Amino acid sequence: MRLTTKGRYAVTAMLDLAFHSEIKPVTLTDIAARQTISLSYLEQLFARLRRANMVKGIRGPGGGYTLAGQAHDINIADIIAAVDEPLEATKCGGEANCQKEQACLTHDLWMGLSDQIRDYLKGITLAHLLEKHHVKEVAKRQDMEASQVVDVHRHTELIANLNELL
Amino acid sequence: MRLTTKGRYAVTAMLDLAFHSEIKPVTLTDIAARQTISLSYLEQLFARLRRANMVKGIRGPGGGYTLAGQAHDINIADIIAAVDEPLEATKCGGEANCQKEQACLTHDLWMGLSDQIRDYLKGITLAHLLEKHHVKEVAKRQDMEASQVVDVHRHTELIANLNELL
DNA sequence: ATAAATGTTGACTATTTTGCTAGGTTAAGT
DNA sequence: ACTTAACCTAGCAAAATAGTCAACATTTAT
Repeated sequence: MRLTTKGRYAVTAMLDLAFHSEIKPVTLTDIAARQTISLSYLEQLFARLRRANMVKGIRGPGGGYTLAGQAHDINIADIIAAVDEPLEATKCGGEANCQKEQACLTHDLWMGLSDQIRDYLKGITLAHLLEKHHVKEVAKRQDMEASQVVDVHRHTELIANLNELL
Repeated sequence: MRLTTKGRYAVTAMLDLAFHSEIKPVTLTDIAARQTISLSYLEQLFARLRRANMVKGIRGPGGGYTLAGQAHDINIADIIAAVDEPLEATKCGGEANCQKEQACLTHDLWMGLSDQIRDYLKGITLAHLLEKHHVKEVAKRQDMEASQVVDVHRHTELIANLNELL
């Protein structure tokens, strides 16, 4: 699981889409304007997202994009995986003929970390983020200090996983 | 918190160092050979790690690198942060004059995710990983005692053990 | 003192990724 | 027909990534 600006753009755009596409399709031009991402870069990202069956494109006037499924069925890990290059497979592929014992072991350890992060992001959906979004909007409207409603539950879950690991 | 191959290289190298530098300093040449990373690239990474005060360089014959502190004091998040470029600050900086409401909100959401991942990695130290390393080594030794035949089956068994640990 | 081993630095190259521009074609609504 | 917007292709500049090479500084063994 890689975490780069590209993934962030994709998540941001999907979030924008989830937020605005309930009534009618949203054009990439709109998203580009709102999120300050170039139209053509968005087109690239959405080409991948469409191929990954995460969004639906509707042509013609009044067209645009909508989510392919429900917001609570679309998780962050999948969005990032859709736009990222497929990461290099294991060098030794877990084969028995691997000579680099140390390399393989440390590699496995890293993959373990990576998997944990992916599982974590798999548990967070667009719906979750929209919820936070909503809470924050309300909080802002009420001129309240931005409350840290950040998924405390998930966080403690992570810590629990960690403790198990140790 | 960015997650790229660069960070993985750094963590891998630090893990190798933690594992081999208890008796005497470890040369980058050794790490390069064991972990299949180019020597000069390692030099770049270790220059940053040294500036971040995570490793100590010892010159002259018999020299090399050792950890600057204890393995249980060095966490994964810090290693990655040491070699990564400082990620771009918030575009609007949370200022009141920000016009792009949506952009800022989604940005905050992403930063929230990023922070959670960083906190997670901050909780994992080299010592933690070494422990797992050790467990696996032991498992392997026991495996070899049980049978001289090293085949793919046994290897996958080892992987299964690791997954259990995770 | 000398030489070997090793760290340190800087400049340099190649490749990949990133983000974007420009130009089209195709499908659908008016 | 005309417009709108998805969809596609090619290319490009900047940055990050990964690695190379050469020169130099420092420490220690001989």
